[in-house]
Amino acid sequence: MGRSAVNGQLDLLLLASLGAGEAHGYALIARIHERSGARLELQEGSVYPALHKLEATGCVASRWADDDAGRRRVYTLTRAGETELARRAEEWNGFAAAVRGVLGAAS
Amino acid sequence: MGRSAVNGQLDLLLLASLGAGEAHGYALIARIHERSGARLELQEGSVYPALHKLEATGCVASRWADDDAGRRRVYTLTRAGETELARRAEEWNGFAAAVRGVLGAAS
DNA sequence: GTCCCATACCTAGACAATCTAGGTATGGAT
DNA sequence: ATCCATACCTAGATTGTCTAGGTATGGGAC
Repeated sequence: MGRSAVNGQLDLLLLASLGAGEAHGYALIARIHERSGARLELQEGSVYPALHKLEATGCVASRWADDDAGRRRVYTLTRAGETELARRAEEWNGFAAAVRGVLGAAS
Repeated sequence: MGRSAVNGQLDLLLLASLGAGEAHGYALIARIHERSGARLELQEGSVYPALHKLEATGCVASRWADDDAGRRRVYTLTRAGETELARRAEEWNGFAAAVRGVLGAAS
């Protein structure tokens, strides 16, 4: 895949970022860029469809914020989204541990 | 994706497993299953094509072992494969750190 | 002795996640 | 008046992995 390569963790990253407070799509990209130590540079073409899917599955809710800075769609983590975040975080930890197990044996 | 979900780390897992000593495909599946703490159950349909690709790119070499247990294709990590393993391991560590960064900020 | 299962290998096609590459619109700076 | 940053969006391509088939061998059960 591309340069950033989120390897199936896009939803987790978005949910976790929204867990730190509501935000609009463009801000989420910046937030993830920062908190990943500039290692992850998500593309809009990845993020917006993912947010739409998360909304369709009830993990996030959105509203239009029509302030002076132009139109923005602000996303919030729902209760279901928090549950999903916890589930995916645990799944990630399990996977990371599994990879460490395989790598560790080699070194 | 499926149940195991290696999330783009299949090559890394195979190279790392071969780093622990030459093996044939079926044994690699068992090796990864073990060392991942039974968390990863790779499928043959994933592993064999991946090994062929790794051989095509010069990361592994193979030979037919025709012992009493029937035909087996035994894979060995090449010098280039060791380099690639190191590169991918580092890449993985960077990615895992990036995800931790995003997750950590949420908790 | 033949049936079945575990081992061992293989491939085509399906599927899903993400990226590429376009596009629109607004507001502020030059 | 033009350009750039912000902000959102989508279709289609790409890619990695899985599903679901297939072949072949050897050993144990019956």
